[in-house]
Parts: sequence; C-alpha cells; structure tokens
Amino acid sequence: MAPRTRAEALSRERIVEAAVALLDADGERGLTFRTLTERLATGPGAIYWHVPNKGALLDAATASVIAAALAVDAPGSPQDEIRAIGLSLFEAIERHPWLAPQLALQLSRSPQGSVTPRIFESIGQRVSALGVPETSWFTATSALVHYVFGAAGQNAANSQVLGVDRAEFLRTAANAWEELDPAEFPFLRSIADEVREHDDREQFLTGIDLILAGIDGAGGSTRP
Amino acid sequence: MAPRTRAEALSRERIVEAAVALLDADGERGLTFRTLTERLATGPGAIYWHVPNKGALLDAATASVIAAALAVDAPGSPQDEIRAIGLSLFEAIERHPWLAPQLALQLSRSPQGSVTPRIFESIGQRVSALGVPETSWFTATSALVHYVFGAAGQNAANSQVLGVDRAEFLRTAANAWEELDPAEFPFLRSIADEVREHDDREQFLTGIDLILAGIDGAGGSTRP
DNA sequence: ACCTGAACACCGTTCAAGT
DNA sequence: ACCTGAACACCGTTCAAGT
Repeated sequence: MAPRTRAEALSRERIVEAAVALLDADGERGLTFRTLTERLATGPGAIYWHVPNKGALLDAATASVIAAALAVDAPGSPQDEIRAIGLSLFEAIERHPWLAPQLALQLSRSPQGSVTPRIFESIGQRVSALGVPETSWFTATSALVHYVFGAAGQNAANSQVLGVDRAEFLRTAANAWEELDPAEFPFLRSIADEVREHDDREQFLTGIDLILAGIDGAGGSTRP
Repeated sequence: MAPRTRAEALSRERIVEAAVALLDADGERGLTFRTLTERLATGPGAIYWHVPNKGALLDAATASVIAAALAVDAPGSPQDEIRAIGLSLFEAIERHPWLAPQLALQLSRSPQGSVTPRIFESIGQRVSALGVPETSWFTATSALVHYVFGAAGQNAANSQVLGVDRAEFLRTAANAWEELDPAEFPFLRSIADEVREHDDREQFLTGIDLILAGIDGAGGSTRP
C-alpha cells in the first residue's frame, strides 16, 4: 500500500468531489475557497496547485456530474435511448439544481469544454439513427438538448427549497397564476389547473415525444 | 419644464439603463457597483435607495430588455407570430449575450419575477390558437420557450468576441470538431461540415418549425 | 512536487450623516 | 425624500516560504 503522508493526499479529484458536495448543500453561493479549504483542511494555495481558478473548478464539477448522468445505457430503439438519456439528465439536474445555470453558461461558451460536446454527441448519435436526412441532424439534436436543459432547470427550481415539496410548490404557483390579471395573462390562467396536477417526469417525457414527432414529421419534407 | 436639481436626477430607470449599457459593453463582470457609481456620478448609497440589491438590478435589466423584445407585433397565423416572437427573442439575446445565463437563472426560479411569465404568456397565447387540445398547451409552450433560449444562448456565444466574426468562429469550431477522436465523437465529426456553412437565423427558424410540426402531429393523438 | 498561510485587490452592502 | 462616502465583511487569487 502507498504511504499516506497525511489524513488524505489532496488531488484534483478530491477537490472536485468536495466542490460538488458544497454545491449540493448550499447552491453556488455555498462554494467558496474558504468553505472548500475548511472542508479539505488545507489552504487556498494547495487548491490552486491542482486547479487553475474557480471557473475551472465549476466546470470540472459540472463535467463530473454530467459524465455520470450520460453513463446510462438502456439499449433499445433510438427513441427509447433518447428518452432514457434525457430522463437521466433531467434527474441529474433535479439532484444538483446548481447545474441549470452552469449548463447555460457552458452552452453559451461554444464547443470549448468537454460537457456540451459530450451531450450533443450522446443525443446526436441516436438522432442520426432515426433515419431522418442528415441535414436535419444538428437542428433536431439542438432542439432536444435545449428542451432537456430548459425543462429540467425549470423543474429543479425550488425542488430543494426548505420544507416545501414539489407538490406544494406547484399548488402555490398555480394559485399565483390564477390571481393574475385575466386581460393580460389569459393563457397562464387557463393552464393553471393543469400545472397544479401534472407529473413532472411524465410531462417531461411528453415534451421529448413531441419533439421526436416533429423530427419524424418535418425531417424529410420541406414545409409549405 | 421640471426643475433639474443636478445634472440629472437619479431614478430606477436611469440605473437600469446604465446597468444594461455596462452589461452590453463587458458582460456580467462589467457590472459592479463601482463602475455603476462612476458612470452615474454618485455613491453606492444612492443606488441602494432605488434598488434593493444587485440581483434585483440584474432582474430589472433582464426584464427591461425582454419586454422590448416581446413588444413586436407582426400579425399573422399563430405559427407566423410564434416565429416572429422567437426571432425577436433570438435577436435580443444576440445583442445582449449576458441574457442567456440570466434567463436560465430566472427560469430556474419558478414563476417569481415577471420575465418568465410574460414570455410563456406571449408564446402560449399563440400555441392555444393552434387548435391543439388544451392538455398539450403547457408542454408545447415549454418546448418552444426552452428551444428559443437554448438555441439563442448557443448562438450568442462569442458573437461579440473581439475581432472574431461569426463565420470565422463557426469555421474554427467545425475544424476543432473534425479533429476529435472518430471513435468517441462520430456524430460531431459528421455534422462539422453542416455547422461550418449554416446560417444562424435560418437554422433557428428550422428548429421552431420542427417543434411546431411536433405539436401539430403529436398534439391530438396518443403516441404508440 | 506539493503544501502553508499571510497578504492584496476587489466586491456587495450598510449606515450615520448630510441636504 | 433623496443622496454622500467612509467603513465592513467577504471573496478570489498571489506568492514567498516551507517540506
């Protein structure tokens, strides 16, 4: 066995692990170099030896969680696999709500970083297996990926708020929408009932199916 | 005319306006209370009298820009209006790239704030006019809104990077994708050519059409 | 090579004091 | 009612010094 110099040698891995734990516990504001050094029983200089800066640390934490979420394999039809991957990402964002804005940041930073390419690759492989023309692959994959991030981010909201469970949160939101000015917000008022009673996961998968239907229908033909 | 006490009286409006200008110039890191007080020739206390904190200021800046973007009216079929609203939001995010993560934050904060409800209402009204069953309204609207945010955020990336125009950026990205390991990233490699030559706006609208086709096709029927 | 910890520049926010 | 500006607590980052 390797000699253990102290309690546990510092490593990039251990730092990222601690960062994820802090983010899970208190969101993005829970991760500071003070909380991190305290948790790892070290000083800031030690962390900077392994990680160039805080942004890179956040990227690494995101990559670590997303890589785990993408490591599902439920073999089946391309459609089934897209649903499975989507749901896995959905649940990852549910468990780690700080991912939502973080993923938006990564998306808006081009193909740099490893997270966005991997997600596109994973969904895109299944899209290309759907049998639609190659010219629609990128658009179709984009639609799916953006839907997953957006819908998951929206549902992750307040899922972790202290003492408020999802059902009560939805009831509160629906009630608020019903109080809105009917002249200005007729649509939100009309869907309040549905929002109050819907199931997150089921609703999410229905959205995936809707986009899959669009890919199927609009993929080959040019629209009128 | 009203008496002008000094150069120009401070107001919430003027503060938000200055905040947008700073965000446009240097992104989110360009907006600090120092740069803001300097630009407005005042002290931090004066700003705090009009605005409760920095988060609220960012929300107000977002609301101001989005409200302007939603104030398009190009009357036509529901489909046409959805395309017009989507494109208007797309262009707003292109002009103000700091909006992308900001909108993700607002989405992930439930129906609080006025931005998300207004966007949902605007798109949702047109969705409900499409003639699909009411049970699919919320899902369909969500899919559209998330696609718009995600796709716009992705395209806003680096659109403002100094000295690099969009075409060159796409060329660089496509080249990078072609360098990827073919075993691990077959999909990204296969679409590199398409990415290199596509037109942002056209691609964006194609995605909207794809989702509209899905709404149309999957809206009424239950899937197999 | 890896870690320590004091120090620095900067940030959001507060508040007693002014008009 | 509205503004001033010094002060505070906190943050990311650096770096000379240790092992």
